[in-house]
Amino acid sequence: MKRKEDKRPLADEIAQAIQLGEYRSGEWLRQVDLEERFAATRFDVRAALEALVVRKEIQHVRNRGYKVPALDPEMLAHLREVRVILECGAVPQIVANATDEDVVRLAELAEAFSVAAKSGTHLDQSTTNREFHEAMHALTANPVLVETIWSIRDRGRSAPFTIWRTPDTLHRSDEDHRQMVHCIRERDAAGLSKVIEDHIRRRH
Amino acid sequence: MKRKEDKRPLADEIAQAIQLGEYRSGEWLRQVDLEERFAATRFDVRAALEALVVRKEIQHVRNRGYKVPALDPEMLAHLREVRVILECGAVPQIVANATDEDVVRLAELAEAFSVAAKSGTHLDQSTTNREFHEAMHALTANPVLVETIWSIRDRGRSAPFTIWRTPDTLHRSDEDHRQMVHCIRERDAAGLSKVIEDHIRRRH
DNA sequence: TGCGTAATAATTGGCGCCAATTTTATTGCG
DNA sequence: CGCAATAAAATTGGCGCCAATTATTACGCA
Repeated sequence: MKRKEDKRPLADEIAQAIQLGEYRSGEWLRQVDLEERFAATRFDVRAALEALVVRKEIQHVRNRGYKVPALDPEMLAHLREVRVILECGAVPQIVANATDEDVVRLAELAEAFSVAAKSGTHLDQSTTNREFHEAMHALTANPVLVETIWSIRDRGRSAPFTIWRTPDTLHRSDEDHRQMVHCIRERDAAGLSKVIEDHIRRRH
Repeated sequence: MKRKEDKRPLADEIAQAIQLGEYRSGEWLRQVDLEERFAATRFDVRAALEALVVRKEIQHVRNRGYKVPALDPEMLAHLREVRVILECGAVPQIVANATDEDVVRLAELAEAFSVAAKSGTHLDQSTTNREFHEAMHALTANPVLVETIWSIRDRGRSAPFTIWRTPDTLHRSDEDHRQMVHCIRERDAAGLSKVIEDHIRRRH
């Protein structure tokens, strides 16, 4: 069996499955299961799992295997705090760098999320949300900052399945995205920081 | 040959060797060499190298091996910028959390660095510097923030061999540490942020 | 002497294998 | 029926191996 010669590293595929709630907190990831599911060799699976351990997205227990860590409230609070620092730290550069075209593009991406929020699948919502934030963070023109932000977000599993349990939370995220676009359009750094911080700190 | 049953993961040992300038930018890390040097099996070496790739501390080139990345000025600037965001973002919690005992401890660690700066080895300087900063960041009581800070610092190889090329730069770092302790003692968040930012942005 | 080609040596990549460990099932006893 | 012990099954961990690839050396020719 040969792994589809494609696109993303296996580690990212597994990570996405975790993000989408296909593996729950505390759940063990069996190598043999992953081999089947992802059409991968054991060697590939093991390498991917090790990478995810380094990224702290999963945990390894010797002789027992790998599992999706339970995210206790304290860890979540730590992750949120670091997100606030990073994402608010990114604001000056986002506001300074955004062109009119960028703002138009962001508005389109916010709209795409809005559509997905109303009538899309969980995957749609996750994808459009990610695309919106990726485009926004890319405005910093600092790839290290972008990947650091995502490394923290991914660890906290900031994805629909864990967050958007109700239409209300979806709606709030939709509204927050619009606010973010508005603040960027107006070059309002303080306003953008506030929206982002509130967005991150909000209890879902 | 069995690896000394000990202390730190091999990846960290290799990382430190890189930090200390034992491998230069652009240099290839030969698996067979590392096996010898670190008394490790090939399996262990390969796992360690892969971990360092995930951590972006080294780069992998297929069929050719692993190498220490050259840090171009642009990448260094990105890393510095993220360090500023993170380390200045840590300031409010450092200042809020530090007890009198903490301040005394930090002053001792700053003094240890001062001694190493005057008459210690590069390793002494690296170790005492790291200990000082570790103690300071630990005051945030946010392990995620601490490890994120270090992941960025380590990528930028913020270590003596690459930074402290002259007694003058060592002296400045010594002075900066004292200033940091002073600001913490006085609960001067703005002052501490400034010292840290200047410290990071300084061209060495 | 310099260049190109072929041969040889060295290194990397990933596979298969099996020992070690853990989990599950079975059996026997009170 | 519940528990403990044993056996069997499943899973993990790391080793050895060799094919594939790259680097180096040797050779021949102009």
